[in-house]
Amino acid sequence: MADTDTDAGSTDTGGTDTGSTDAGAGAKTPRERYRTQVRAEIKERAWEQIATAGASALSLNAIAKRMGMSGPALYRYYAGRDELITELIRDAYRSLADTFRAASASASGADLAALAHALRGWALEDPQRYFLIYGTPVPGYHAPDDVTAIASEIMATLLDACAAMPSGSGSGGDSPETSTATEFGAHIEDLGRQWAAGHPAPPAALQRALTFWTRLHGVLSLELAGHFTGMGFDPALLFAAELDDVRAR
Amino acid sequence: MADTDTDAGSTDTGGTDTGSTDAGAGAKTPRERYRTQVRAEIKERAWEQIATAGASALSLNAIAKRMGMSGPALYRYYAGRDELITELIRDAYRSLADTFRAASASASGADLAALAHALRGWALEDPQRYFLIYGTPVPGYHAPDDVTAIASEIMATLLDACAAMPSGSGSGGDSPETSTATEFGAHIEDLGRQWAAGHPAPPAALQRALTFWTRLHGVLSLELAGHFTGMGFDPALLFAAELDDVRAR
DNA sequence: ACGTTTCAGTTAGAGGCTATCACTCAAGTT
DNA sequence: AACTTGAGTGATAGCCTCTAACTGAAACGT
Repeated sequence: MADTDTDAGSTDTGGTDTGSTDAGAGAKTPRERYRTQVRAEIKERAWEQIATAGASALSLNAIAKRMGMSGPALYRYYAGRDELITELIRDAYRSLADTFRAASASASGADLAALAHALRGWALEDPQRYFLIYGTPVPGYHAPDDVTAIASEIMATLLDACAAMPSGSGSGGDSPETSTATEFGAHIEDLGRQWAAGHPAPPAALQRALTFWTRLHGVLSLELAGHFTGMGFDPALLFAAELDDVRAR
Repeated sequence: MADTDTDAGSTDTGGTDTGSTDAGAGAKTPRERYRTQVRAEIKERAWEQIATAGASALSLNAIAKRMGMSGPALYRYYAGRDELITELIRDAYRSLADTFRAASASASGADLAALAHALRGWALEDPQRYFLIYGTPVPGYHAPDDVTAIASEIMATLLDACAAMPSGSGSGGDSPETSTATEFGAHIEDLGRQWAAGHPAPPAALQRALTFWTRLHGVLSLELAGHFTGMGFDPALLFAAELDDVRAR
């Protein structure tokens, strides 16, 4: 379902038919089966290529040749390079969202450590996939709405975990700035009413989610980009330290 | 015979000085003057192109046309696209190093806030330049030694600022984990002897420099990549909050 | 002042890429 | 059996990087 037939270009035909038959849920015509199968293989090859040479080196032509067919054939399946990359981005977000959700569910209650561990594992599993989401943005590009929807799904999972946490948990006593003592805390509280619509998370949770995100991304992205090589320390420990700091906030 | 080949690049070239002729310091032959001038203009156009379309869209051909000459002419000045990009990366690092050093010098003593402010200003000035350094890495690419040398120069400036800081400054009393209480702190202290050779910075300073780097990069890179758009809060305040947190560590 | 060398810039071209078009031909449909 | 759909093809245009052979002018040595 939801295939929506990309090839619009010529031969519209869109017409559609009127009722023809099946339309049921699972059953597909053999051609549809074949089509989705080929689309899947294209993406598979694309991921291989991205993992080894980066997204900028992704070539439809090379994929086609590796699949035994000739260049333009791929345009039956994807309108162009951009559409394929967008689909890969979508899949990457989807994969991260699922990983996150699974980690959140498996952990008793909601544990930031579980989320962080899942995030790091997911990133190390395929660094280029991480960079497809969080790497250098292409100036012109704007992700379609459904992709940003998945992004907020990820954020929602994180927010839930933060909201389900004892507010000032950490280190027994009082950290000097627990909630709205900081300027940023006040700022967050200000727009707490208008933002986070749909998310019943208190401002403190939002703030913690934000620092979780930015700090772990900071360590992770520099690690994956190799900026720590030659320094001799273990990035995993730095990651863990940042995680602890966020949890004990 | 044999005129070409041996192309340009081999070795030096870039060098600004190294007068082939005797001539002492500044004087260059007119051809050398012209050469460096053209090289500079090429880089100028390249920066324009990168700022608007990103590094992956950089085209030697387009640059040449915009300069009124025809494609292959540029290969007299740069051995290829990769060499040009490497030079741009070098310049970006150089620019950041200078900005950092200037901020460090102008501020009385060494102020992390001054460094942070300089960093953020530098990044916002040309986001694509920031991403050229800290963005998605190209799997095959490895920066030449002189570039990584500039990178450690930047780190050295940061380390100096951290070392010149009162160790447990922050919030009057005692933050729960001041120095080696954390696992990572101990880890850093472990290799403090072997690493940081040449930098007389104590482990605590190194640790602070690391968190300065990763946290501010975390906020900055997500902001520049547009991942905060639609959330309604002011990234500058989040940046400032993270800075404060690092300083009061 | 006159060769000689050096080098910027040119055109031509190989090879790769994205993408479009017209076409074939087999698989599904009626 | 006739018809319709669509997967795959080759040809083509236009962009790119980069190489090769050549032209012509500026710089240099004597």
